[in-house]
Amino acid sequence: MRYIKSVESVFEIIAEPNRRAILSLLVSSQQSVGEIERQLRMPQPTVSKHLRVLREAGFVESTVDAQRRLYRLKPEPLQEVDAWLAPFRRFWSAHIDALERHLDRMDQSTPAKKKASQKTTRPKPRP
Amino acid sequence: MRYIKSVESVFEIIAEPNRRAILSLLVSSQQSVGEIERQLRMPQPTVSKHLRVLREAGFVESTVDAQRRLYRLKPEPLQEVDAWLAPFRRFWSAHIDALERHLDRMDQSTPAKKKASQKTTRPKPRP
DNA sequence: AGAGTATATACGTGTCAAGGTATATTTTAA
DNA sequence: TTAAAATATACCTTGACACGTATATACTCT
Repeated sequence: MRYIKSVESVFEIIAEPNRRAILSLLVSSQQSVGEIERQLRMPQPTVSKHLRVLREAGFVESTVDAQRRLYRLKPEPLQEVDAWLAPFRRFWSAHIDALERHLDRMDQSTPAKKKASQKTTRPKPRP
Repeated sequence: MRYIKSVESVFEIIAEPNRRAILSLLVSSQQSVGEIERQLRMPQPTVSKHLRVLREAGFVESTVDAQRRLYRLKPEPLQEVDAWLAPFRRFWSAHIDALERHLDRMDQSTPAKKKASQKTTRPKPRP
Protein backbone atom coordinates (compact mmCIF):
# COMPACT_ATOMS: atom_id res chain seq x y z
CA MET A 1 0.00 0.00 0.00
CA ARG A 2 1.41 3.35 -1.02
CA TYR A 3 1.51 6.30 1.24
CA ILE A 4 0.04 9.58 0.16
CA LYS A 5 1.98 12.57 1.38
CA SER A 6 -0.30 15.48 0.50
CA VAL A 7 0.30 17.18 3.81
CA GLU A 8 3.04 19.21 2.22
CA SER A 9 3.05 22.54 3.89
CA VAL A 10 3.52 25.72 1.98
CA PHE A 11 6.88 26.06 3.65
CA GLU A 12 8.20 22.76 2.43
CA ILE A 13 7.26 23.78 -1.08
CA ILE A 14 9.26 26.98 -1.07
CA ALA A 15 12.16 25.33 0.70
CA GLU A 16 13.37 24.07 -2.64
CA PRO A 17 15.64 26.63 -4.38
CA ASN A 18 14.59 25.72 -7.91
CA ARG A 19 10.96 26.15 -7.01
CA ARG A 20 11.64 29.56 -5.54
CA ALA A 21 13.46 30.47 -8.71
CA ILE A 22 10.49 29.42 -10.80
CA LEU A 23 8.11 31.42 -8.67
CA SER A 24 10.30 34.50 -8.88
CA LEU A 25 10.44 34.09 -12.62
CA LEU A 26 6.68 34.04 -12.84
CA VAL A 27 6.36 37.36 -11.07
CA SER A 28 7.05 39.29 -14.22
CA SER A 29 4.70 37.29 -16.41
CA GLN A 30 3.52 33.84 -17.29
CA GLN A 31 6.02 31.51 -18.91
CA SER A 32 6.04 28.27 -20.81
CA VAL A 33 7.95 25.27 -19.53
CA GLY A 34 10.57 25.74 -22.20
CA GLU A 35 11.10 29.36 -21.32
CA ILE A 36 11.58 28.48 -17.69
CA GLU A 37 13.90 25.69 -18.68
CA ARG A 38 16.11 28.00 -20.69
CA GLN A 39 16.14 30.95 -18.34
CA LEU A 40 16.93 28.88 -15.30
CA ARG A 41 19.20 26.45 -17.10
CA MET A 42 17.65 23.39 -15.62
CA PRO A 43 16.76 20.13 -17.32
CA GLN A 44 13.23 19.92 -18.61
CA PRO A 45 12.09 17.01 -16.42
CA THR A 46 13.25 18.92 -13.39
CA VAL A 47 11.19 21.93 -14.40
CA SER A 48 8.13 19.81 -15.10
CA LYS A 49 8.42 17.99 -11.84
CA HIS A 50 8.73 21.14 -9.81
CA LEU A 51 5.88 22.72 -11.70
CA ARG A 52 3.75 19.76 -10.82
CA VAL A 53 4.49 20.20 -7.15
CA LEU A 54 3.78 23.90 -7.40
CA ARG A 55 0.57 23.30 -9.27
CA GLU A 56 -0.73 20.70 -6.85
CA ALA A 57 0.06 23.01 -3.99
CA GLY A 58 -1.78 25.86 -5.65
CA PHE A 59 1.19 28.12 -6.29
CA VAL A 60 0.67 28.14 -10.05
CA GLU A 61 -1.89 27.26 -12.65
CA SER A 62 -1.51 26.47 -16.30
CA THR A 63 -3.32 26.93 -19.55
CA VAL A 64 -2.73 25.10 -22.77
CA ASP A 65 -1.27 26.88 -25.78
CA ALA A 66 -0.81 24.33 -28.55
CA GLN A 67 1.88 21.97 -27.29
CA ARG A 68 2.96 24.40 -24.64
CA ARG A 69 1.66 24.94 -21.19
CA LEU A 70 1.72 28.46 -19.92
CA TYR A 71 2.20 28.69 -16.21
CA ARG A 72 1.22 31.67 -14.13
CA LEU A 73 1.32 32.54 -10.50
CA LYS A 74 -1.45 31.97 -8.00
CA PRO A 75 -0.53 34.00 -4.95
CA GLU A 76 -2.75 32.45 -2.30
CA PRO A 77 -0.23 30.03 -0.77
CA LEU A 78 2.34 32.77 -0.53
CA GLN A 79 -0.18 34.84 1.35
CA GLU A 80 -0.12 32.08 3.91
CA VAL A 81 3.57 32.58 4.39
CA ASP A 82 3.02 36.27 4.64
CA ALA A 83 0.40 35.69 7.30
CA TRP A 84 2.66 33.41 9.30
CA LEU A 85 5.31 36.05 9.20
CA ALA A 86 3.03 38.74 10.57
CA PRO A 87 3.61 38.22 14.31
CA PHE A 88 7.34 38.48 13.79
CA ARG A 89 7.22 41.79 12.02
CA ARG A 90 7.05 43.76 15.21
CA PHE A 91 10.61 42.68 15.78
CA TRP A 92 11.90 44.76 12.94
CA SER A 93 9.18 47.06 11.71
CA ALA A 94 8.56 49.28 14.69
CA HIS A 95 10.75 51.59 16.65
CA ILE A 96 9.77 50.62 20.16
CA ASP A 97 11.36 47.31 19.44
CA ALA A 98 14.62 47.54 21.27
CA LEU A 99 12.71 48.61 24.32
CA GLU A 100 10.02 46.01 23.97
CA ARG A 101 12.43 43.17 23.58
CA HIS A 102 14.30 44.37 26.60
CA LEU A 103 11.09 44.40 28.61
CA ASP A 104 10.20 40.93 27.46
CA ARG A 105 13.53 39.69 28.59
CA MET A 106 12.96 41.13 32.03
CA ASP A 107 9.40 39.91 32.06
CA GLN A 108 7.61 36.61 32.39
CA SER A 109 8.99 33.18 31.61
CA THR A 110 11.83 33.96 33.93
CA PRO A 111 10.58 32.93 37.33
CA ALA A 112 14.19 32.13 38.03
CA LYS A 113 15.02 35.77 38.18
CA LYS A 114 12.07 36.51 40.39
CA LYS A 115 13.00 33.97 42.98
CA ALA A 116 16.58 34.95 42.58
CA SER A 117 15.69 38.27 44.14
CA GLN A 118 15.57 36.41 47.44
CA LYS A 119 17.41 33.19 46.97
CA THR A 120 18.37 30.98 44.10
CA THR A 121 16.12 27.96 44.46
CA ARG A 122 15.97 25.94 41.29
CA PRO A 123 16.85 22.27 41.48
CA LYS A 124 14.18 20.85 43.73
CA PRO A 125 15.23 17.36 44.73
CA ARG A 126 12.68 14.91 46.00
CA PRO A 127 12.49 13.75 49.65
CA MET B 1 35.96 12.87 4.62
CA ARG B 2 32.74 14.36 5.93
CA TYR B 3 30.68 16.81 4.03
CA ILE B 4 29.62 20.05 5.63
CA LYS B 5 26.20 21.21 4.65
CA SER B 6 26.09 24.75 6.01
CA VAL B 7 24.36 26.10 2.92
CA GLU B 8 21.08 25.68 4.70
CA SER B 9 18.84 28.39 3.44
CA VAL B 10 16.52 30.25 5.69
CA PHE B 11 13.66 28.53 3.93
CA GLU B 12 14.84 25.04 4.69
CA ILE B 13 15.08 25.98 8.32
CA ILE B 14 11.49 27.11 8.63
CA ALA B 15 10.25 24.20 6.56
CA GLU B 16 10.29 22.09 9.70
CA PRO B 17 6.99 22.37 11.61
CA ASN B 18 8.52 21.98 15.05
CA ARG B 19 10.98 24.74 14.35
CA ARG B 20 8.22 27.04 13.24
CA ALA B 21 6.37 26.20 16.43
CA ILE B 22 9.41 27.09 18.49
CA LEU B 23 9.83 30.38 16.70
CA SER B 24 6.19 31.25 17.18
CA LEU B 25 6.51 30.45 20.83
CA LEU B 26 9.42 32.81 21.19
CA VAL B 27 7.44 35.71 19.82
CA SER B 28 5.81 36.37 23.16
CA SER B 29 8.99 36.15 25.17
CA GLN B 30 12.16 34.21 25.68
CA GLN B 31 11.85 30.65 26.95
CA SER B 32 14.01 27.99 28.46
CA VAL B 33 14.42 24.63 26.79
CA GLY B 34 12.26 22.99 29.42
CA GLU B 35 9.48 25.50 28.93
CA ILE B 36 9.49 24.92 25.20
CA GLU B 37 9.58 21.21 25.77
CA ARG B 38 6.50 21.32 27.96
CA GLN B 39 4.45 23.78 25.95
CA LEU B 40 5.03 22.04 22.66
CA ARG B 41 4.96 18.54 24.14
CA MET B 42 8.05 17.39 22.36
CA PRO B 43 10.93 15.31 23.71
CA GLN B 44 13.81 17.29 25.09
CA PRO B 45 16.46 16.08 22.63
CA THR B 46 14.20 17.10 19.80
CA VAL B 47 13.88 20.58 21.22
CA SER B 48 17.60 20.89 21.78
CA LYS B 49 18.43 19.70 18.32
CA HIS B 50 16.04 22.09 16.66
CA LEU B 51 17.29 24.91 18.81
CA ARG B 52 20.78 24.14 17.69
CA VAL B 53 19.78 24.42 14.06
CA LEU B 54 17.93 27.64 14.74
CA ARG B 55 20.86 29.06 16.66
CA GLU B 56 23.42 28.21 14.02
CA ALA B 57 21.19 29.76 11.40
CA GLY B 58 20.82 32.92 13.43
CA PHE B 59 17.13 32.63 14.24
CA VAL B 60 17.69 32.55 17.98
CA GLU B 61 20.33 33.25 20.54
CA SER B 62 20.71 31.99 24.06
CA THR B 63 21.95 33.15 27.40
CA VAL B 64 22.84 31.05 30.36
CA ASP B 65 20.72 31.10 33.49
CA ALA B 66 22.16 28.59 35.91
CA GLN B 67 21.55 25.19 34.33
CA ARG B 68 19.04 26.64 31.92
CA ARG B 69 19.53 28.26 28.60
CA LEU B 70 17.14 31.01 27.75
CA TYR B 71 16.43 31.30 24.08
CA ARG B 72 15.18 34.41 22.41
CA LEU B 73 14.37 35.41 18.89
CA LYS B 74 16.73 37.04 16.44
CA PRO B 75 14.59 38.35 13.64
CA GLU B 76 17.16 38.90 10.90
CA PRO B 77 16.72 35.62 9.03
CA LEU B 78 12.99 36.06 9.01
CA GLN B 79 13.47 39.46 7.49
CA GLU B 80 15.11 37.64 4.63
CA VAL B 81 11.95 35.68 4.06
CA ASP B 82 9.97 38.87 4.27
CA ALA B 83 12.23 40.42 1.67
CA TRP B 84 11.90 37.49 -0.68
CA LEU B 85 8.17 37.76 -0.38
CA ALA B 86 8.11 41.41 -1.33
CA PRO B 87 7.86 41.08 -5.13
CA PHE B 88 4.88 38.80 -4.75
CA ARG B 89 2.90 41.18 -2.60
CA ARG B 90 1.62 43.14 -5.55
CA PHE B 91 -0.41 40.08 -6.40
CA TRP B 92 -2.62 40.47 -3.42
CA SER B 93 -2.02 43.81 -1.78
CA ALA B 94 -3.15 46.21 -4.45
CA HIS B 95 -6.42 46.67 -6.28
CA ILE B 96 -5.11 47.00 -9.81
CA ASP B 97 -4.14 43.39 -9.49
CA ALA B 98 -6.82 41.64 -11.40
CA LEU B 99 -6.24 44.04 -14.24
CA GLU B 100 -2.49 43.80 -14.07
CA ARG B 101 -2.46 40.07 -14.12
CA HIS B 102 -4.76 40.09 -17.07
CA LEU B 103 -2.46 42.45 -18.92
CA ASP B 104 0.53 40.29 -18.12
CA ARG B 105 -1.23 37.33 -19.53
CA MET B 106 -1.88 39.17 -22.78
CA ASP B 107 1.58 40.61 -22.76
CA GLN B 108 5.08 39.34 -23.34
CA SER B 109 6.30 35.77 -23.05
CA THR B 110 3.55 34.85 -25.44
CA PRO B 111 5.06 35.33 -28.85
CA ALA B 112 2.85 32.46 -29.82
CA LYS B 113 -0.20 34.63 -29.63
CA LYS B 114 1.49 37.38 -31.62
CA LYS B 115 2.41 35.15 -34.48
CA ALA B 116 -0.89 33.43 -34.22
CA SER B 117 -2.48 36.61 -35.45
CA GLN B 118 -1.26 35.63 -38.88
CA LYS B 119 -0.44 31.98 -38.83
CA THR B 120 0.44 29.47 -36.20
CA THR B 121 4.11 28.73 -36.73
CA ARG B 122 5.58 26.94 -33.80
CA PRO B 123 7.36 23.60 -34.29
CA LYS B 124 10.21 24.42 -36.61
CA PRO B 125 11.61 21.19 -37.99
CA ARG B 126 15.03 21.08 -39.51
CA PRO B 127 15.68 20.82 -43.28
C1' DA C 1 31.26 14.82 47.51
C1' DG C 2 26.96 13.23 45.79
C1' DA C 3 22.43 13.46 44.02
C1' DG C 4 19.29 15.74 41.21
C1' DT C 5 18.15 18.93 37.48
C1' DA C 6 18.73 20.93 32.84
C1' DT C 7 20.56 20.72 28.46
C1' DA C 8 23.48 18.94 24.79
C1' DT C 9 25.27 15.39 21.90
C1' DA C 10 26.26 10.67 19.73
C1' DC C 11 24.61 6.93 17.24
C1' DG C 12 21.64 4.00 14.56
C1' DT C 13 17.51 3.92 11.62
C1' DG C 14 13.83 4.80 8.36
C1' DT C 15 11.78 7.87 5.25
C1' DC C 16 11.37 10.97 1.71
C1' DA C 17 12.41 13.96 -1.81
C1' DA C 18 15.36 15.59 -5.63
C1' DG C 19 18.09 14.42 -9.57
C1' DG C 20 19.26 11.70 -13.79
C1' DT C 21 17.97 9.01 -17.60
C1' DA C 22 14.76 7.08 -20.47
C1' DT C 23 10.30 7.01 -22.34
C1' DA C 24 5.34 8.17 -22.97
C1' DT C 25 1.92 11.60 -24.59
C1' DT C 26 0.11 15.30 -27.16
C1' DT C 27 0.20 18.59 -30.76
C1' DT C 28 1.72 20.62 -34.98
C1' DA C 29 3.86 20.77 -39.57
C1' DA C 30 5.13 18.56 -43.97
C1' DT D 1 0.93 9.40 -41.94
C1' DT D 2 5.34 10.45 -40.29
C1' DA D 3 8.62 13.48 -37.98
C1' DA D 4 9.69 16.92 -34.85
C1' DA D 5 8.61 19.69 -30.79
C1' DA D 6 6.94 20.37 -26.12
C1' DT D 7 5.78 18.55 -21.96
C1' DA D 8 4.81 14.94 -18.61
C1' DT D 9 5.84 10.75 -16.25
C1' DA D 10 8.19 6.33 -14.64
C1' DC D 11 11.99 4.19 -12.48
C1' DC D 12 16.17 4.12 -9.98
C1' DT D 13 19.61 5.84 -6.94
C1' DT D 14 21.39 8.71 -3.42
C1' DG D 15 21.75 11.76 0.32
C1' DA D 16 19.84 14.39 3.95
C1' DC D 17 17.33 14.84 7.96
C1' DA D 18 14.19 14.05 11.68
C1' DC D 19 13.39 10.84 15.28
C1' DG D 20 14.24 7.70 19.30
C1' DT D 21 17.23 6.06 22.70
C1' DA D 22 21.05 6.39 25.37
C1' DT D 23 24.61 8.97 27.33
C1' DA D 24 27.60 12.99 28.27
C1' DT D 25 28.17 17.54 30.29
C1' DA D 26 27.17 21.33 33.32
C1' DC D 27 25.31 23.38 37.27
C1' DT D 28 23.28 23.62 42.06
C1' DC D 29 21.80 22.40 46.33
C1' DT D 30 22.41 19.71 50.71
